[in-house]
This record gives sequence, structure tokens and C-alpha cells, in this order.
Amino acid sequence: MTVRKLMQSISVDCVILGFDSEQLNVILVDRTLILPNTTEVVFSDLTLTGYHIYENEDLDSAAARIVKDLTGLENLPLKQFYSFGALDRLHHPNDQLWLENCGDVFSDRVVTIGYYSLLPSTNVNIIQKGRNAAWYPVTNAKGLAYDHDFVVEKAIEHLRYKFWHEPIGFELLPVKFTLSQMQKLYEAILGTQFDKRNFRKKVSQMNYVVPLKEKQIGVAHKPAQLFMFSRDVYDKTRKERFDFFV
Amino acid sequence: MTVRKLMQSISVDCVILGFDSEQLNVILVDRTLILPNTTEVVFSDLTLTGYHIYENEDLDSAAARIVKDLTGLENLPLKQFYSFGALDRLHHPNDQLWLENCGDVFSDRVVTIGYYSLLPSTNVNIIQKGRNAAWYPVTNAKGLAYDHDFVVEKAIEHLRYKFWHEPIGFELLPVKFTLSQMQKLYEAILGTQFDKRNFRKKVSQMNYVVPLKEKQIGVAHKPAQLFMFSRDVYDKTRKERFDFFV
DNA sequence: ACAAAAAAGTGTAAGTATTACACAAATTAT
DNA sequence: ATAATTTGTGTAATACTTACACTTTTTTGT
Repeated sequence: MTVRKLMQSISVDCVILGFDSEQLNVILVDRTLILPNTTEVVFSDLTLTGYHIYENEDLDSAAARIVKDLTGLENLPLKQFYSFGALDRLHHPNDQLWLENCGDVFSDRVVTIGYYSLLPSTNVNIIQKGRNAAWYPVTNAKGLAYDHDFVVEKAIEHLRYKFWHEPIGFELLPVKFTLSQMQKLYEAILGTQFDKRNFRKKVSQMNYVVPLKEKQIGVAHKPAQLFMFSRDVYDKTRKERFDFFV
Repeated sequence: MTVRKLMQSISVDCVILGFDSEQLNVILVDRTLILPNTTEVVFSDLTLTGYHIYENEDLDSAAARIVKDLTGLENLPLKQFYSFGALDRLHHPNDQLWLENCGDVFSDRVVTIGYYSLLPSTNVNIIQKGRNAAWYPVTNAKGLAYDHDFVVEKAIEHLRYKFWHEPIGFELLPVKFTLSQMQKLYEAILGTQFDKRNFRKKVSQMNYVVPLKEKQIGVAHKPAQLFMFSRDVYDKTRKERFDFFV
């Protein structure tokens, strides 16, 4: 076992986003402070999956390690999106109490590198370890620890920007999806409504969205055709930019 | 004078880009190591404008302060674009020699927050202070100190991405510019050639590119009409996205 | 004064993409 | 069988993109 020394001024926070065919969700971790030798709950709130980095790991590895430690999830496509270093980002009284009681001594200000990851939030098995991690609707993710409200906001702003300009949404859909699911996703992220016929016309130009010979099963209405995203076709045919709806 | 304590594991590096109607340029700072008590030049190379941050300044302020200290330039529109934390980013022998001789003790690995700024590289007055700062063509900016080759590469990749998707190039042009200058800029950054008539058709849709009642003077050919960018019109009329050439 | 050089400025036709709009078809549950 | 639900489809008007070449305006050199 190698010795791992914390860098006490640098952390990584991960905004793990999921879509459940209705809304965007984010994985948050319970932060309940119980004073030692008592059972008194001093406060209880939620944080992003985040932790300090070690001296012998790079940023991407730190992000992957932190997510694995807190949720059990591995091999997520984590992408760095922004770094946060406001002087007061740890200065809320609860944050101070928490840091005083967690056993390590941190510098007054910690710069955090923000990462995000996208995945379908259904069928994702979060492994509980000590501190509970769970999905929460993004719209309810307010009053988070530290500056994590702001970090989530920036992540979603980043995501929305990318959505307008390239087809990144497929990671948020199941492997086999219907065009209605895809449309709902775009509408949820971009906050717009699209006409069904025009949306489909647009999608039919994306030849990396390939129709399967399968239909939905177990739905109480006409079953929809299933599609999948072909990274292969995508890499080969996509243009420098992505024209989406204006 | 307030006491300023360095955070020895976090720095900011700024990629200050300029365009001179021909090519992209970047401001680099001379790093010549002369051993104390001798005049022997151990090595001499170039770095981005960068330095460690202080404990009592946030990231944006650090970036502005560093640029001012090294170049005299103030009020640049500095934007954060990516952070770098590879374990070996300071491990080149020259980097080690430099750090050993600069008087401070730094941690083995320093995470740096990358910022960029765009400006016309003509008429920019770089104030020399001790270490020389100057413009260099981006294409020649190879073999830089630390991992700065990579930082510059990432900055330009980021810039190119944004250029395809929104009209950010105006900061790289003089306040009054011709359509040919604008076209050259787009061609330089995007690495494409555009048809003059089609380019102008496209620009005429951007009603925030406003024609002036002035023409170029002092050129040895038919003088071109001058245009300027109106942030006012831009903020009011621009759509969520920017259709540029596919 | 004139010619040469240099870059500015301009139009059209064919093809492609976008928009707005409404109803029939397939399936399950009762 | 019927109701409920969601899928799936076409057209016409407008706007945008593409490919393509010559004339105009100005300065410089003779």
C-alpha cells in the first residue's frame, strides 16, 4: 500500500447527472455532523461527491477515485468543466463545523476542480458506504454544502451550452431509446419545446442515430421503435459543428 | 500593505492571445536561469504569464494580478478555460533547476488554472519588468517551460470550439475593422477558407456587426468600408446559438 | 496623365434546412 | 368492442447555404 498524502488546498467535486425520462437528477452525499461521544445531530445537509486530491494522483484519477469511494460507480466518463476558488467558499458556519470535526487540517480556502458525468439515472446501482449517496432531482438540489449550489449551476450551464452545439446527450439515455425519450431529454436540458415532426426530421439527418429492428415492449399504447447511438458512425461522419434548433 | 502568503500548490497560467491580421500570437515571458554569483546562463526558455496564487485572492484576481505584474496590461477580459494537474508537469530538469533556484519551496506537483484572453496584438504596450515579456507567433511557441506547450494547445482548442459556436472573435480585431480582416481572422482560427461573397452574406445577418460611415485610409488599393461590433445590439438580438459555416 | 497593381465589392440559381401545422395507426386496459 | 394513450407521418412557404467571376475604386510608378 502506497502512502497517500492529501493536498490540503485542492479538491475535486463531481456533478454526476442522470436523466430518468422526466427530469435531470444529480447524485448527492449526505453530510450529517454528529459530535463525537454524543448522538446529537448538529446539522444535516448534502454535498456533491468530492474530496481532496492526493499528492500522487492527477486530477482525472482523483475524480474517478472519489466517485468510486462515495458511490461505488466505476468507469464513468468524467469531464472537467470549471474550477472554483472563491475566498469564502468554505466559510458557512456549517462548513466550518464540519471541517473542524473531520480530523484533518485544511487551508482556509480550498480550490476545487469541477468534473461532471452523464448517465441514465435508472438502473444505476449506488453502493452505500457510511455516508449515503443518492439521486436527487436537480431542481431540488438547493442549500447544498460549501458552494455546491453554484458548482451545480455552472455544471448545468456548461452542459446546456454543449447540448446546443454537439450531440452529447446520448450518455443520458438508455442504450436503446425511443425518439420521444430523446426529444424529452433535449426539451428538459434546453428548456424548450420542439415540434415532434420537425424534431424527427432533424434526427433523421443524424445518421449516427440508427434505427433498430426492435420495438418497445410492455407499454400500454402503440410501442415505439427503438434507436441506438453509433459512436462509430458518429466519429466518421459528424461535421465540425452540430446544427441544432435555433 | 497586507501580508500575502503563497499557496504553494496552486498557480494560474494565462494564455494571452493576439491577432495581427496575419496570425495568432501569444505573450510569452523569458525564463533565463543565471546562477547566483556567476554570469553563467544555465538555460533560457519561455513560459506563459503565470505564477502562484496568494491565499487571500480568488482565481480571477490572481490571473489579473499576474498578467499585470508580468506585462503591465490591465483590465484584460481573462476567462478560465481548464485546469492542469499532471503529476509530472514540473519534472523537466530545467523546471527543477528553476524551481530550486527561485527561493520558494513548492510542492512536488502544482495544479495550475488556465486562463485566456483575446486582444488585437498590434498597439498593445507590454511593459518590461525584469523578465521580458513579448509577442510570439503561436506556431513558433514550442518547447515552452513546464507543460505550457500543452496549456497553449488546450487554450487554442477551446478558442476554436467557441469560435465555431458563437461570435467571440471581435476582441481579436481592432475596434474598427474591415470584413476582409474579419474573414482572415476566422480563417486563421478555424483553419478553413471561406468564399468572400458567402462570408459577407453571413456577416450581413449579424446585425451587431454595424457598418460605419468611414473607410480605410493609407492603403495602396481601394479602401474598404469599416465596421464595428456593437455589444449592445449583440446582447439584445443574438440567438442562443450561432450558426457559422459548416 | 496613364497604366498597372491590389484589394473591395457585388448577384444569381440550385439545393438544402427550417418552420408551422393535424390526423390516422397501433397497442393495451377495461 | 371501446376508450385511452402514444406513435408516426407530409406538405407548402420561407430562409439559409453553396458554388461561382467580374467590375470598381484606389494608390503607385512611369
